Amino acid sequence: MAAGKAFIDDYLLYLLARASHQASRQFHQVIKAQGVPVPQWRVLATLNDGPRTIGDLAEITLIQQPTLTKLIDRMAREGLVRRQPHSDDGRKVVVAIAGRGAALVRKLLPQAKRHETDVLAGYDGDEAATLKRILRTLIARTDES
Amino acid sequence: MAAGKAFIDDYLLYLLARASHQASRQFHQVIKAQGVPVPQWRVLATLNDGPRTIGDLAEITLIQQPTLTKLIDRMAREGLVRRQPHSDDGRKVVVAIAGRGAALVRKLLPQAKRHETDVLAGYDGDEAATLKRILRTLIARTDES
DNA sequence: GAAATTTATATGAAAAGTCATATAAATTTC
DNA sequence: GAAATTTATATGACTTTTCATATAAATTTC
Repeated sequence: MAAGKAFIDDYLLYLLARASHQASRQFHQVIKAQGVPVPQWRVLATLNDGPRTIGDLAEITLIQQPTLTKLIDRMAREGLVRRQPHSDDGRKVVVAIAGRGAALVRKLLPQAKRHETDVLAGYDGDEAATLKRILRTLIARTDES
Repeated sequence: MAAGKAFIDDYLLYLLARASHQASRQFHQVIKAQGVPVPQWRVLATLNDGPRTIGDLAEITLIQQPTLTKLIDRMAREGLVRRQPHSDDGRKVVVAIAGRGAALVRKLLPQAKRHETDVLAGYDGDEAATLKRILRTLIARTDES
């Protein structure tokens, strides 16, 4: 039972989940205090770089497709995003950021960048770069596309 | 809009979330195929190292307390865990792994270890250790206890 | 040591997420 | 080029999560 350390203390998946969770916590509190749920922030931050189909958006935001469809319903109702028909594939639905959404991102993006700077402040530049590099490698290697 | 790369592609919080998500995906599919939801796996893996109070368990598993209370309700009904009174604090509730839960962990833990080995296979030992070390640093630094 | 405050867990109503599958448009097969 | 298959999104029933707060036990304050 207590022979050595607990399993999870050295378990990569747990370290990743915990690091992700804790690193995000403060910023998530900040945006929630401004009335923005985390999944909505993810959608807005993604769409700020351009419109996306529902499928691509789901893949990028790590949200399941039916969940995202319903999230987009709500966000569209609030004027944060809008749905557009896809030019040459009638099955696809393109989601674009809308007025209120763009305004929100303009407000939140600088806060996100500031928060990231704070989180990375403790590392020297090398270590921050190493972390990002290894994470990218891991992402590429575990990609299933 | 498309000046340089998309914001999220270099955003630490996104890299962490995505790395965590993707690294876990395969294993999560494996346990779900065996009828075990991810939060239940987390609870079981944690309790395998010993009983915990609801509060500690919530903190460790990254699950919110009311969510965990209800999860423990269900798991207790299924004979996976059991609630015990705390010896010297009447407010606390201690959760311990129960028969069916222990059996499940015995089955899943080796699968988790094997999966971790697979995920880390691409790295040389140094890089794997570096990743874990940096993640631990990040966790320690963003801890709010 | 009683009252006030804090801490730990539970609860209920509302919101969000999930799973299987429906719908409908594209693509492939023959 | 019609039928069969695949792909993209939506939907509905169900489950889980969330938020605010209730309950109850401990601790602190005076």
